[in-house]
Amino acid sequence: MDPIDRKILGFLREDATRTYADMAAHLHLSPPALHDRVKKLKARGVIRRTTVDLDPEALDRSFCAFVHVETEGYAKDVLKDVAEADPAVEEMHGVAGSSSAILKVRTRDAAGLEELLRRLFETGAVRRTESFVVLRTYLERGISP
Amino acid sequence: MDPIDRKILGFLREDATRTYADMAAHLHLSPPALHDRVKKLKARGVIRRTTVDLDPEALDRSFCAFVHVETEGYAKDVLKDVAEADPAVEEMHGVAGSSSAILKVRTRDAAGLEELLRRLFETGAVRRTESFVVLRTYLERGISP
DNA sequence: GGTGAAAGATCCCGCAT
DNA sequence: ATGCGGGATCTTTCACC
Repeated sequence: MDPIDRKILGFLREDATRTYADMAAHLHLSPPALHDRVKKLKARGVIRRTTVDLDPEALDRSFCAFVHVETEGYAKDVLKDVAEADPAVEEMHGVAGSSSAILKVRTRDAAGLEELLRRLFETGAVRRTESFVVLRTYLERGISP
Repeated sequence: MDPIDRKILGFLREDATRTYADMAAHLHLSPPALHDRVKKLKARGVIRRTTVDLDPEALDRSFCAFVHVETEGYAKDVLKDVAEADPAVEEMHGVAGSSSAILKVRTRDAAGLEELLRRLFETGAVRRTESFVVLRTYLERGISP
């Protein structure tokens, strides 16, 4: 992981369709040398996968919220099952603090969120939830190398 | 946005390095027809960009937390400046509820989080913060088509 | 939306530093 | 161990039906 690798990761995060030849030129490297580095970064798991960023509005998921969940005892497993089964749930983190878990959720509208809350309570494992509805997203970039 | 487009988006989210020929075969389409659809999805902004998922540990960002920020009055702009300037901040959302904003943060360790909190308070715009340290991430997938 | 072909990128291998 | 040059192979991306 030298500075050149960092720059490569930066390039790929910005636009993973860039050609190796193009990036190599910017880094004063030959295309095969760059290709070699990328291959190693993938093999070492630094690069997990290449994917696409999608527009939530176009997919009918304009509504975004963070849901704090407090469970009865340790009930992460049942929580995870519900979260995983629902495509509206993008993230689930177990956290320290007053909540047991934080969910990041994207639904069509507020009714979609209520649907999810109903399913959460139906498990019997949830004591209470607190939802923070996103009014505006100011920043949403991934990890920066 | 027909069912075929949805499937294309699903394929690309899983692995954007798949060849058009491969995906086309799975969808009983010719490569150019598929290429055309992808081009249109990009032009319409449904596909925002192609990028890579990186391993936080490899980038020395093993520590993750959600920070709720309560400001003096409406101070989103100054908050955004601090958030944007700090590569540790991945997301910033203005929310309804007891907090004014939620930040998703990735740092090397707890000390890195405290650094950020110091910078936030130094703006003079922050009344209080509440940080939820992530103990374990159970789910972290992007949006699902 | 399909076909065929040209332009271009990937990604080997062998060699050198 | 890492980088370079050449070249085979495969993909993308035309123009045309």
